[in-house]
Amino acid sequence: MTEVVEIWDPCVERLARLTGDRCKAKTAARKLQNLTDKIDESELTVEAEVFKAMSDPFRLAILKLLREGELCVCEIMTAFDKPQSSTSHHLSILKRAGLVKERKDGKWSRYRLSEGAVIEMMNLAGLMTGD
Amino acid sequence: MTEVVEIWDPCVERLARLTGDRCKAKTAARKLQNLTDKIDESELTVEAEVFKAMSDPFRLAILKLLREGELCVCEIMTAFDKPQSSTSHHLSILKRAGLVKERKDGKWSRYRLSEGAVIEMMNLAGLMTGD
DNA sequence: CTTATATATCGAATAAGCTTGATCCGAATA
DNA sequence: TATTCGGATCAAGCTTATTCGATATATAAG
Repeated sequence: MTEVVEIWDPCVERLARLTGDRCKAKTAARKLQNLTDKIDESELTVEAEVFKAMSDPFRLAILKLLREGELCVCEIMTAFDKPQSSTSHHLSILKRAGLVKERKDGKWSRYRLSEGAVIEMMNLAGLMTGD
Repeated sequence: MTEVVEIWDPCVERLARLTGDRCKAKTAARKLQNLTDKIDESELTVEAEVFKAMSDPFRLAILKLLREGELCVCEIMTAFDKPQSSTSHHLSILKRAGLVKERKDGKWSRYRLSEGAVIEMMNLAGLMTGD
């Protein structure tokens, strides 16, 4: 009896114990495998960076402030009464994530939202609370 | 000389030095003040929690996996080959943020996306990269 | 009632993030 | 060229997150 091991990963072992049925387990495992294979690793990283940039209350406030138009670092730090280094740092994070765009204007750096999608995402996040 | 101080906050001082014109500075400051006043602090906190929950690659992967339907902790940890404690912990974070819902079923805890908006947010985040 | 299994929670170690003063850079101005 | 001012970067201290083994809880099965 040369028990043919068709088990292609530990996943099936686990699911087999779950369902008690090795055949069903294989099907379930294959389905899970298909789903996880569809998840692109680099896409995951990029999207996580976007969400991380939006996960800080101060940065979120900056984005909301920029809904009305372009502002320089000086105005933003003044509006929120925050140190310049802190404001600049958070703006660089937002910029790196692609959420804001920078425009140099003499000695000023003026920032604006890069996409309307940013506002849309904030609106959607607000919907998540009540449910 | 009882110099009437109409300056209602340090904001104007700063903007006055920026523009050189105290009158314009007051207007600008008032405008900024109006904008910042519109930003609700508690709304900010809630939205930040949602984004923070979505800012981890593993949690994002879980959300993507759940697009296809309900899964138990055991299946999720198996799909990604992650420890049970870690998987359970991340699911609790997603649940607390309102992104997933839990359904107890015997000794299983089955999780599903709570809103279609979750998928929409991930799609929007993906758009942010190229621009 | 004991055992096995699915999940949740705890705890300690490690890593990452935030804050802010200090410093550096670059553009405008005298 | 020296100075000033907006902004970026650095560095230290502090807080928070992530990870994962160990333990607790709870449900089901024997």
